[in-house]
Amino acid sequence: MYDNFSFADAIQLQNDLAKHLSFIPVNNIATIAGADISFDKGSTTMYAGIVILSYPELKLINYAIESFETTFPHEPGFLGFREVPALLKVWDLILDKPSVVVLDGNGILHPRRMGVASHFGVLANQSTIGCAKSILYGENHIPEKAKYSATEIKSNQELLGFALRTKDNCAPVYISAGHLITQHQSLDVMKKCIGNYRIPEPTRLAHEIVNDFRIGKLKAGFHKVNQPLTLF
DNA sequence: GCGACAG
DNA sequence: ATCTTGTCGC
Repeated sequence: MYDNFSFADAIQLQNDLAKHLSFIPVNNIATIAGADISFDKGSTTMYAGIVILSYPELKLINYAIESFETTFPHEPGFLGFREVPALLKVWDLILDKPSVVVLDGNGILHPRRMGVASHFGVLANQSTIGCAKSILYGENHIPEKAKYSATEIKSNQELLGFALRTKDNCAPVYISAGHLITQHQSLDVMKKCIGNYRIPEPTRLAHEIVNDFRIGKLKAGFHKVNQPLTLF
């Protein structure tokens, strides 16, 4: 899909897509999804997955997994070009779309406001939140050591996201709105997605499932979970 | 020019 | 991202 894009092309597309961003509240959140990618080191095969949890109970309801070939290189600031095509393929397998999707990476906490969560959100016309494990952009502020403490991350005067402590004395995660949600609602929702691990449940479970898919423990397709489990 | 740099 | 053993700290 983006295989023949130059970085100049990519920058132009990001700027164009950013014009479509909208930050409005999500009304009734009944389900929340987590999306992630797994792959072997030098391979072009991406193993993509999306898990859907009930909200706010956070019980796994179902998930979809698919593989996809991508040659776009890994480059900070262009994650969407590697991951979004694969995720869109998985997205098609899901008929009952979730209220919001959490992506492993940034939303508008990005130099051109077009992190992977915003990129996916605009193309899928879907509410999304970015949840990154490390900082890419913006003035970093360190939150208090206690779980749930958060600090704003700004660039000039603009609020781009938050550093959120999801566990006492653990490195924070970085939350930002992707699309069709507000910054503060993104933070609020992610606080409610914290289980007993540093990584919030949606993304944590997605990571677990795409990894099992990559090693052949799970098969491609849409899967319903019969006994909804709370895995934390 | 130099260093940083989501997954 | 993935590969991997021990080790430090709450």
